[in-house]
Amino acid sequence: MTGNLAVRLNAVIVSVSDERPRVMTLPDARALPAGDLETDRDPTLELALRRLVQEQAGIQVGYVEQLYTFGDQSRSPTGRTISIAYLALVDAGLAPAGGEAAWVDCYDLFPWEDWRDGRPRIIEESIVDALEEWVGDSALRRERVDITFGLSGTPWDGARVLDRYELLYEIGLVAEKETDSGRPAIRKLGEAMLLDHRRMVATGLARLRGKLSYRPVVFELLPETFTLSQLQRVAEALAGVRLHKPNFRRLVERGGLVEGTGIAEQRTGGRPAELFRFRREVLRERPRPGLGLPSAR
Amino acid sequence: MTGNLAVRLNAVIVSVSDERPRVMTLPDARALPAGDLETDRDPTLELALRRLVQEQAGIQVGYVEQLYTFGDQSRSPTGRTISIAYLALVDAGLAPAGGEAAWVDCYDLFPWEDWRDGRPRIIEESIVDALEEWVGDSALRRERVDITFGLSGTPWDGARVLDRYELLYEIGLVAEKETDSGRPAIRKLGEAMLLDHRRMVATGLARLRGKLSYRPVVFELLPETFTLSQLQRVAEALAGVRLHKPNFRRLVERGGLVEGTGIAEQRTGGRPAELFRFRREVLRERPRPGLGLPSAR
DNA sequence: TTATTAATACTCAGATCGAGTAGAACGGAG
DNA sequence: CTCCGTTCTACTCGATCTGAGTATTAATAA
Repeated sequence: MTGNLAVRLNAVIVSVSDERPRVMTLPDARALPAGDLETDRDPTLELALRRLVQEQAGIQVGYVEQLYTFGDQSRSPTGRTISIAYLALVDAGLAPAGGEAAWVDCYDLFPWEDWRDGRPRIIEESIVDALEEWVGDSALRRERVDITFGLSGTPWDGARVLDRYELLYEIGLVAEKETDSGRPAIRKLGEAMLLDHRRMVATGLARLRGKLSYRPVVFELLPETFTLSQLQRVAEALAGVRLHKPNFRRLVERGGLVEGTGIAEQRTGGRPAELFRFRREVLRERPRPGLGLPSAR
Repeated sequence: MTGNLAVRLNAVIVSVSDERPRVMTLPDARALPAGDLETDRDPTLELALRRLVQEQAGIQVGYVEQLYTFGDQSRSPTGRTISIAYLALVDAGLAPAGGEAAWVDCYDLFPWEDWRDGRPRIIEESIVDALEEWVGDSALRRERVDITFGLSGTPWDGARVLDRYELLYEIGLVAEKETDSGRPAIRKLGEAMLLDHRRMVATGLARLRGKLSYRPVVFELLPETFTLSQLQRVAEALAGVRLHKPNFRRLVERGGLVEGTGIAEQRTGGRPAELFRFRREVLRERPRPGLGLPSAR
């Protein structure tokens, strides 16, 4: 058998609110917005994605980028499907959390990814031992585990969100493994999702964290104007790491990523902050403008 | 109409020889290795790609990564097809240039991308004027042109290979435009390829240039051991830029990317060079090891 | 021997980065 | 009205990194 297959589109729609990255799901909180590519209505894949998001989530997305195409046999029980996943970013203010959709906290899906209050407990409590057991005497596995989870002195790489999810899946620490393989999972870390939707979210978060440092994507998640603290909190939420405030200011101001508006934001407690806006001209000045994040401790 | 479509796989197989990045094509030098996904034989997309490359090009590829999925209506005249493009890297020494396949110089496809001997003539001679005319009074077009082609003082960004090809396509400076739209292209810069295969190569080269600075991908294109000059020449060929030799040495040696073997390579002319090998341990030591190229950080 | 060529080694100033400290402007409590 | 906690904002300083240039070494060719 060859050739004709069902082609689906999936949307990983991300926003940040209350200092948490969130992904949009259907009301059940388990499935991403998804739909079939309609050959006669959708001239391009991206337009198909936008239509689908409009229909299912009722929102108009701005930034859209193709993430990855999934097509492994194992991922779907009922016949083979090709799923093209897209990443979309929306400002939390614009996004309706109505009955049509729900927002799921990404760190409920991947509790081991949020290092803002130090190394997440769950790693020591529920992950390390299982990883060590899986490693055994294999040098190959040792290297893989060290690199993906930052063990044995290897630094933690925030961008390896996908690698970590896939490793946990392989070892059987996430619930989806059980569904897919039939065999029971050892543990069920994080909230599970339908099919390989959690894998898609992991792919999206990984892409986002990677791009943060060389493309001004954060601004897609913020309103027109914002304070530098707001900007920093959104960046921290995505990166899952705390940043040094004065240095962050220096980076974005002197780096020409933002410009002050002169208007002050009246805040709760403390000195009023100036409102800034994204400085589009930076795209012309520097080849890869972004928030060159530090390597997390 | 919805759902079932033809799904194809395309391979962008890259190697570097004679200081030129090359891409493997079928003997006609116009088409990439491609084939249908065979649902019952290929458990994963990546395995399908490997099988296909084995069958059509007769080589076993090492490094493989998914590039992009193309599915626009316009790209195929005969019914809609989804094409999943993969990037593969092979050491030039291993790759057979037999009758089954040909190697095409990437800079024959994209002559404006090779800045090793300064700014390519073709830009001033055949591109700038057409770009300017297209810009007209549009500020939006002005910005896009400046960023993609490094005009008006904006620095050239080597990684924007795809953006440049797509802009040239839009304006009608490449031959494929004519084929696709029916209307004649203004110019036909670079060697054309079948369908959107040149776009796929552009995607691959862009990805490769991007990754060069934070992943040790160069070593996939080199033999086990190599001199630092060889390494530098391969890096330069891919990046399309000349690098400062002493600084390059410092980067890779002190950065821990390579280790000396103690063996000296007898060369033609000049002092013998030491042979080095890739130092795998660097993956554990630093989060994003690569050749931090100039203006890309 | 000497010139040529390419590999390797060193130097130095400016930019950047991580970390820390100090002052400024608000609201609220006493 | 003053003090205090809070948050925004402004400097400082040393270590490291980067870009660029220069010098030395070890081979071959004339």
